[in-house]
Amino acid sequence: MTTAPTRRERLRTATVTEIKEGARRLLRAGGPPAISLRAIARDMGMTAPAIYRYFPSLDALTAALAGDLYDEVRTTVEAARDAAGADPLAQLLDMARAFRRWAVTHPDEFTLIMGQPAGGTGASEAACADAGHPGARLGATFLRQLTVLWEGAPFGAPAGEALERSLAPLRSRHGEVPVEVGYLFLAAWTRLYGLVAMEVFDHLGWAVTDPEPLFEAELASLAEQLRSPTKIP
Amino acid sequence: MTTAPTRRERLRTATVTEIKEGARRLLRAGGPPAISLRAIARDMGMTAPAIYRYFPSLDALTAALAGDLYDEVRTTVEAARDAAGADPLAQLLDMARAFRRWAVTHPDEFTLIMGQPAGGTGASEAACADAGHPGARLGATFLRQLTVLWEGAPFGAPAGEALERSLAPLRSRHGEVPVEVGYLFLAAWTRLYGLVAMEVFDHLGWAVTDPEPLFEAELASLAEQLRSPTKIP
DNA sequence: TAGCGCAGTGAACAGCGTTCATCCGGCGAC
DNA sequence: GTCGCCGGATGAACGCTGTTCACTGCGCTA
Repeated sequence: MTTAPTRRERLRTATVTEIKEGARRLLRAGGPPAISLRAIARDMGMTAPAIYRYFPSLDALTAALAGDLYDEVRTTVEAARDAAGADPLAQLLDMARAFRRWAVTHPDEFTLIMGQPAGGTGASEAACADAGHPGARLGATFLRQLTVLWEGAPFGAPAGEALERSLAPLRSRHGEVPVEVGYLFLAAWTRLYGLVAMEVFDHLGWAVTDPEPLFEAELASLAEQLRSPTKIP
Repeated sequence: MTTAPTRRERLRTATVTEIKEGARRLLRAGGPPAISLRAIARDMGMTAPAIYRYFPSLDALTAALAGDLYDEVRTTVEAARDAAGADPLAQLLDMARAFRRWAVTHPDEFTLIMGQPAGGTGASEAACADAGHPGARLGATFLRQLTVLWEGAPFGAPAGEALERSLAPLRSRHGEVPVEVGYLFLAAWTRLYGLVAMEVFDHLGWAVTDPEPLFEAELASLAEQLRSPTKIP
């Protein structure tokens, strides 16, 4: 069992959350580059070096914030799944809708976690490698739903030895995922990501008044693909 | 006719390109945040304020660089189209392959133009609005190819009055594009973007050893969709 | 040849992340 | 009860950033 936190520990975690709240306020106000240690400290009535008692660097702070945001969007997605009926496909579609809704209502937060890796140092690859990372947990939620769907009504996927071999990391890391599930997870996930990212990043405004019909059409196309047991050659 | 450029003008354009070359060198070395006026000026043996004679701000400089990069990737894509055979579908697939190849071999450049909008000020929406922008020209190249393909062998697209209405900006801006072409352009473009962006941003390394088989499988799926004249309900 | 305009400079301002020496206050040990 | 330690917090400093401003030259043109 965990012993009761001491007074010091309580104060410490309170300060940590206050720092992250300040960071998020700045994020919402001016996007990822607006997050600055000095501004956070100013809002808290502290000085910037004090934050180094809690985070080793600004990058570490934003990484921690990104972790919280991953958890938040995952919780939202899981709530949508639980609120949907018993049909796994309907659940999956509502999960996708919840993901888009969160992204559209939290554009800056989405940009922070789903935009290019912050430092450009390949940190995200290493971060997603271990299953404990919040980002990996979000992906696993979708992957699990797709697995459930496949077990109920198997769908096809393109054959190909090269494809099958390249999927090895995904399949081994999440406990013997079938090839069809692995492929369709990545296909659906990249498709969802592209659609939502282009909407949030304003790369769609020139073509479309409201992206929602396009999103729903894509969702219908995806559902069609998941319903058909035909193997795509 | 245009008169011959004076000596001043020649020097000026030479300096402008030298500045942009320096910016691109920094971009390749450390990603978008590594671009700094002072570093560029240092490399050129100048002082930072001198650059303000050529660009009103750092944002304007990066925007100009982004324009060049858009032109570069568009030229690459067009070259791939011209190098492919006469089959419009084969041409389109090779265009997509060329796009991915450019992105993978120029990750920092791709990040600059396709990542989140630079200033977060919705600049990209306004930029893509007019057809003269390099980014819009890149999109138009793909849109044109899809139009050619459709005129040769019409493909279906999901019906829906809401979808049709939301596509109005795209269809009016590019001269009476059919609804099917408009929808499938956006569907294919967001799909291609999502796949390539996730690869470049290192969001795929945990799942796949080599993203190319996945890319080829997605390309085959897209080709299948473009070949079938069936209307998706 | 005189003057206008443009390229370029150096200093300065405000802000940033980060490091360092220093100080204070609460907690545990003797 | 007092001492010492350790964690929280500070202010100063370094080096970097974008940007502005007054100022100096040089080249072209009239």
